[in-house]
Amino acid sequence: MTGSDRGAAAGLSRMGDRADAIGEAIHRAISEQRLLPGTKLPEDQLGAIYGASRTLVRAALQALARDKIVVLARNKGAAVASPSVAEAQAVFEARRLIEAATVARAAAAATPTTLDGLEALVDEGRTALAHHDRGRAIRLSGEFHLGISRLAGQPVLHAFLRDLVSRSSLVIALYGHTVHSECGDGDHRALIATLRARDAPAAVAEMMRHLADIERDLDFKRPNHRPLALADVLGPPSSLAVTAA
Amino acid sequence: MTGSDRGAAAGLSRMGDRADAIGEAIHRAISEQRLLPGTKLPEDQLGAIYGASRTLVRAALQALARDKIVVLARNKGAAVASPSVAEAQAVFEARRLIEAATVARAAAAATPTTLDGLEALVDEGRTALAHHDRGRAIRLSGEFHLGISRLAGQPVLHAFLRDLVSRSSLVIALYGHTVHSECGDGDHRALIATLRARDAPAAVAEMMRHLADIERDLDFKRPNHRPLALADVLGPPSSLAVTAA
DNA sequence: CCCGCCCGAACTGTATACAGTTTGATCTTG
DNA sequence: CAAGATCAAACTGTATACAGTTCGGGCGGG
Repeated sequence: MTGSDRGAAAGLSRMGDRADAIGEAIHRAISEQRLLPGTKLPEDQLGAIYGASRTLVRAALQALARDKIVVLARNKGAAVASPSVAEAQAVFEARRLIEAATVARAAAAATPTTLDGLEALVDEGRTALAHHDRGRAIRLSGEFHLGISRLAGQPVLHAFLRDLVSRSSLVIALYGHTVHSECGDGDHRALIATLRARDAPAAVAEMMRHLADIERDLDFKRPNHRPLALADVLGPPSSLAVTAA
Repeated sequence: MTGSDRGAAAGLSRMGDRADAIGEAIHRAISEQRLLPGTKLPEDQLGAIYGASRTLVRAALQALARDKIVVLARNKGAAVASPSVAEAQAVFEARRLIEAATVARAAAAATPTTLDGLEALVDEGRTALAHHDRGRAIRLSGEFHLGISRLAGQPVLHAFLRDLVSRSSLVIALYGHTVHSECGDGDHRALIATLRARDAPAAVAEMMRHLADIERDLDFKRPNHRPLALADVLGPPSSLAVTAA
């Protein structure tokens, strides 16, 4: 189940860099909202989970901190980031700017084949929801947006959006009101339709509407201060866990 | 001379994190083109220069690698990045997108005081040029753009632009044709004029023209493959160097 | 009962040790 | 003389050791 290695995120986990693999695993756990904002991430425990020394865990955490999805407090260790309201709004504003550009280019560059790939992502998300795997659905929703930006053929903007999507995951975890925002696949299908029509202006409009919808579902008054999940929710994503065998 | 600690980059070097300080020093050396693309960066030597162990140097290099201004090859170490032609074009395209947004907002948000700060930056650049300190002038030119984006009050876009400006420095070092691109302060003064007039459309137009000018000065046919500078060009930026005393 | 002090457990910051890899130079051989 | 094998130096990958810091709990005094 968890092992369906989509090509999406596989690009980064360049085998050989164990620290990257650990960072990827934690990143995925955050993207799937198994690790919630505020959760403390002690180096020792992570090392035990992934069967690595603190050296590698530390490198992974520092990389995640650079992405702003983990915060590092001196002498106090790492924790999953809790974006402020201002930061949340800035993230979505940046998304509007960047995704307007990427979706427009995607409309020009898309082929039936690549669009089928996007559609498959949406289908997969629907399946995940049917299986009550909400975390996976959330992550796939993000990968849909990244898929579009990949079509745009602008690696720099794609990398930026990657950051923004990850951070959006935290924002939704903190301020998400209903489950509607990340789960309804109607918006995504409508977006694909505009891309199939190669109608760039319509695609941009649809994307802006979609992002506004997500943002509208946020409730900045009542942040979800859930009690913090334990760290042993990790491990499943890859076969990295210390196999005692 | 080098000690004029402008508020510009000081925000990052949060004292206490020695690795950040080292990264900052290397980053500055690259921004000032004292370290040219392709230069090898051995951990031991850097450690000796900054009086730190490989642990800290390594952390710094990994951070710089995330910013794409250093490349890390497994078992082969770090080197100053040499952006490809495609990457160079992508960087400038991203700059056009982001700086159009930031300069427009800056035009709305600028006050006479903040604009004086920008002007001071331009003046400082001119002074640096007069003192034949080309590296410093180049870095200040980048900080001018960052100053505008700071006015925009969008921290996310500002952070992105920070990346792009650093990478632009490498692009110019590799493909820069004349010295014109980064040094003529006329464009920057014209930009400030549009900001003073609070004329957002004119500011955007001026910025686009300016970026196009810089890009036009690049010669992608003849990359400057200078023979690689030695690493002991480092040290001056801060008092980090191992004071043998 | 409450407040402040002290101490120990848990954790991070950094250096260092050791193992594995790359690379280029030297030596050998056809 | 050229081409390939061999080996040593240089460097990176990772673990571990130790020092310093934070934080919460127990204890004594008011």
